[in-house]
Amino acid sequence: MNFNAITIRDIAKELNLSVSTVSKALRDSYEISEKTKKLVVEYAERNNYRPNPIAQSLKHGHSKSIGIVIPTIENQFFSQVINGIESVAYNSGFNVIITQTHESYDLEVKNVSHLARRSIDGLLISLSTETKDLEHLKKLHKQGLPIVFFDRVSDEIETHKVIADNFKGGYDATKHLLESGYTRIAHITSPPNISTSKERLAGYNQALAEAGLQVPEEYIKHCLHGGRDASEIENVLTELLSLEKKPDAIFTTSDRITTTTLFLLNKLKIKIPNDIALIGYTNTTFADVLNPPLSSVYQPGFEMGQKAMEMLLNIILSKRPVIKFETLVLPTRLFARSSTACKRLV
Amino acid sequence: MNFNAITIRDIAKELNLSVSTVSKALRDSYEISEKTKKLVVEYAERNNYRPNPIAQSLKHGHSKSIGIVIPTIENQFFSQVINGIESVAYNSGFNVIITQTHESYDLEVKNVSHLARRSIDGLLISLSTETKDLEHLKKLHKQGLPIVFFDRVSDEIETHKVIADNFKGGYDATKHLLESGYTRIAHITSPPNISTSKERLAGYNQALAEAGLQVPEEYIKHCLHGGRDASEIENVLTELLSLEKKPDAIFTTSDRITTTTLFLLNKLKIKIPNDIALIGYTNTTFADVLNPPLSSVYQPGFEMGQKAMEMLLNIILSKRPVIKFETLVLPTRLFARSSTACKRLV
DNA sequence: TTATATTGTGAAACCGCTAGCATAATTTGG
DNA sequence: CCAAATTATGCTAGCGGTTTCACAATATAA
Repeated sequence: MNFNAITIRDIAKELNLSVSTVSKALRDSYEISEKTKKLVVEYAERNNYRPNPIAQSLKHGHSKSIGIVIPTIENQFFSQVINGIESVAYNSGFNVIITQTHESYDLEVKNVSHLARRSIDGLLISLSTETKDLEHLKKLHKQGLPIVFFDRVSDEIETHKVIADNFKGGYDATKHLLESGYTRIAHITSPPNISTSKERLAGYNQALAEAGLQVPEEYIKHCLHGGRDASEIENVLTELLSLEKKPDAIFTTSDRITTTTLFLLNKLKIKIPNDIALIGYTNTTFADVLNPPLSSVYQPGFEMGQKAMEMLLNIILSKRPVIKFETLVLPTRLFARSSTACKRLV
Repeated sequence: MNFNAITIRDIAKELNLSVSTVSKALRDSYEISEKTKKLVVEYAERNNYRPNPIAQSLKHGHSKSIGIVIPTIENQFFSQVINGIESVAYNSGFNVIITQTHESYDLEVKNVSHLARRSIDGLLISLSTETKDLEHLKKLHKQGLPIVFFDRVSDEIETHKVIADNFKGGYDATKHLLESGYTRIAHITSPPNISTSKERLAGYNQALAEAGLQVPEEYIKHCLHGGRDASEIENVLTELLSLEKKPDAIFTTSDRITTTTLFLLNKLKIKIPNDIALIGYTNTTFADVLNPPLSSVYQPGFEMGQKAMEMLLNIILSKRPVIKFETLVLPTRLFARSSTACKRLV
């Protein structure tokens, strides 16, 4: 790794000093004379000496790196979150190790344990759709690993959390459809065990209830893997379309589900919004150039990443154990585009 | 970091053995009796002992982690590359540290030096658009850091490289436009210093030459930051559109440039392909649902990542210095969609 | 029974860096 | 001019593993 890199010993030998003197000189200790410091520092610079971080980590017991566990990097929302995390981590001298679960519980467990073994100083995680059991995290949390949840959180572990206002997101999207004249509103979402689905569903229900509407149960569809495979979505969509009382609008959650639904509707030559209106969660920058331009709920991914990292730093850097935890809720934004244009009354 | 984790010493004390015996038992050394091994291993498992990787790294001089430097994670192509890298790295027990340059030379230098200090065992890099000077990499390479380039490579450093067939990609796209009846084909691309631009441009030129066509110089536009800011693209597009002899087709490179161009053309209410046809490099899964469905050159991102990582492992794991290097060229795929439908003869 | 081979265990050095403390060198005060 | 105080430097232990080598214990052969 460090390829014949120069060590503190080399410097000591070369300059006829002891290792400790060199070390202290490099760290600008008050114990060392200015003259010696200058000598050492200049020699070090000339030979571009770099302290071995591994040795440093071993010495003072932290690695200056944090782990990130997310479903997948390919999702624009999550890559924006990562950008946010990175921007803060970078400024604080922290390294970031990213791992993906691809929505698999097993992979999540593996990644988490892998990271823990890599001696990370803290963990930032958004749960996979499959995750129901939190033991793998609880154990580490008990052992003292600082953890911050973002987006897909759990209340089984008490720590800082950052989420978007999922209830309001679901409520706003549904209300927007209602206001545009749609009443038979279906909902395609991720499994009910993950926090975001639950909250968005609650918002959806609330909006319907306020409008005095009740939709059949078959209107609510969960994709077990959050739409990881297109077939998941194809199946639920087929079900929806073969209902006696076909929905006139669909509200989808998550980038994957949203764009795949759009794709499938197009493929089936179903006109949007004339046959079926569509609004969905997405953070893609393409929403405007889709066919048709897609109404969407946008989540502040970058900010979420920043906040999560700040909270994690707060725990890591705290001298005494943190016992008061906070759940930060970030606002979402609704963009109305033509995929939910007002219903044409026939 | 390792939070009161159990060490080999704890086990030794508890079992009345020496540290070395425990260590050897855990590593299944032939020197240790089966009885003792069993005792130690079981105790370790019961108390879920995990060797401290930092200590291990310090000991045998490698960190089992590799660094990745890419322009940006948000680009679908690069996130697919990462997935490919990860899939191979994971199976070989390697960790992956991802950093982004956001197309900035300064950030690239910083990230590379940061990674080098983190004692990575190898580096996978795709250069930023701004990078012209390779000193930061040459130095490390000379010091013995295994490096593999992918996508945006340089021939100033002799090592393994993986690229897509950029010449053919550019050639095919241009030829496709020609065959669809377009003749005034403009080209919006990244700065001429990066390898991919050069090669795609060469392919474009070749196709035009073969057709006996010559386009004005003003048809070729370089975005200094690869379209990092929409304004870059807006500017060159305005220039193209205000030309006396307006182009009837545009061939774009890179996800960012392609989708932004599409967005801007839509915004300007320029009909695609009637007013101007568009074909571009992109790895987005949305190409089909864009407005209009977008003809594109697709690059095998995942495979590129896999191959790059395999090559890196090849260098890292090699007992003797590697001196024969290879440049692997992966084929691209052209998808013809309606954005390049045959020109209607007026 | 004694010498020799075999096997299991432990002491200690080491990876590179840090930090407390001892010691040497220098300055200051009486 | 010597003792005390100050300042600069070096010794050493330790972070948590791994590994070489010495040694003790046991088995085998003569």
